[in-house]
Amino acid sequence: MSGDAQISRLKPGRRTDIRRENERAILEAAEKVFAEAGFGGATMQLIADMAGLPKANLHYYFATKEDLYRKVVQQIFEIWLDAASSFDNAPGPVEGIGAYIDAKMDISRTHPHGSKVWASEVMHGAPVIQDYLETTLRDWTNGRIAVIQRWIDEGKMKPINPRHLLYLLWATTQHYADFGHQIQTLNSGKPLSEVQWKEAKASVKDMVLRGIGAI
Amino acid sequence: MSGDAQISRLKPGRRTDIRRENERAILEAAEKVFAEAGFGGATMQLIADMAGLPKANLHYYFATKEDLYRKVVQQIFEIWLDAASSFDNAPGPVEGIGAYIDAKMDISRTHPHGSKVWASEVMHGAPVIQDYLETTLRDWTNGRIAVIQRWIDEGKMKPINPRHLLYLLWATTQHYADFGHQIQTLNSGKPLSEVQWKEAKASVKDMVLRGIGAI
DNA sequence: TCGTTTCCTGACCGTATGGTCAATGTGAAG
DNA sequence: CTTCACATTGACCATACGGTCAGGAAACGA
Repeated sequence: MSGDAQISRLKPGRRTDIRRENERAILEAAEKVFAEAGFGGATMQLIADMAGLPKANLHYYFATKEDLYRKVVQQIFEIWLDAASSFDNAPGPVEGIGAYIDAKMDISRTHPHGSKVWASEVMHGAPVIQDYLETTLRDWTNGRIAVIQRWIDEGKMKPINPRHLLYLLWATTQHYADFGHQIQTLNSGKPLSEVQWKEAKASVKDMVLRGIGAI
Repeated sequence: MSGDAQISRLKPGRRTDIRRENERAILEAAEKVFAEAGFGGATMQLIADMAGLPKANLHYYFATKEDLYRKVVQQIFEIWLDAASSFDNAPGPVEGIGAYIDAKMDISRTHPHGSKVWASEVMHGAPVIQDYLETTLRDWTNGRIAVIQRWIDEGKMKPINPRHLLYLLWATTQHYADFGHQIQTLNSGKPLSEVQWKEAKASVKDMVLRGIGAI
């Protein structure tokens, strides 16, 4: 703790580091525990153990269990919104929807816990993120519906109902995260391999793009 | 032996009626509460209130909370298995998969709670029904894969991966139950109308059947 | 070195929950 | 009417959980 202290404005201060690192560890543990046990089944003690901190420390960084849960849900929502940009600036459905499927399938693979927490939240009536559904999600949805409708008008795909296409996309891509355990069980108990994930993505893209008459 | 004859009288008997009716009421209430709050968030008191019975009465019919939960999950699984018969004896994918989509969409509408309980159970790693996944569901799945493969071999549909087609079917149809709240929010807060349900079923069938090259 | 802020944590508390039980009710068979 | 298995339920218990807090440690700037 001697020499390089003075170099420093670039270095983000020890204090900040500690806070950031602990919050990160807690959120990561919380995401997993909430996903595996649900909000009601999750306990602060379990999250604390998984994060390697005493329970009282969790309440130092997050006032209540609900507070912590809210942060976890928001995190996932933002990840999905980012991925959604795949949709924009695409010349047509093959590129736009194809990229969207790729992005969401990747998230299902890299953030399965987050997807489950979101699913659980919505299934329970979205007590925490109802406002997000009514504002951000609704706006985003309407925007994409407009894009899809334009593609239809331009003859780049068949005239399907854009809303139900979006539901089909959400359902199918998130299924690989939310029902990952079932899929693994039906795969001889082993997680999908690299090759199997590629096959999954290709299959979904093929069925969907053909289904809307884009290929 | 004479005892047996007495016990199993053909006449329904008041006693049996009471038991059957109470178990039914409890299971119905439990399905709703488990769906809305999750296993951990559900309380025996809440289920009891909703069933119109004192809490101690629940424990008279179902030894533990897990016991009650297990029954609820099994019930749903059986409903789905019944619906799955739509698949059989169909001359081709248009009839077979079309009927299967119809059946599963209907269940999503009539049994949304059950679907959510199942989803929740699987998301939490299927602690209660793992054996069902490994036996009944696996067998059923393999059977349908064989049927689909036959259709492919007969040139009645494109050579897609049957497994991923099944996942897409499950995901999409159950989405209308599991994410019903989200769908309702995106529908101006109102549940799908009769007409909208028809539109949903038609859209899904159209996209899927076209996606597999069956129409 | 000192003072201040931030961070840490064992011990504790009130409450809610799953489950138990003994006392009581009830309907039908004999 | 009596009997007896089945059904009902208020009261109770042990536990586990979310949350609190006081006192102390560590990290800084001056």
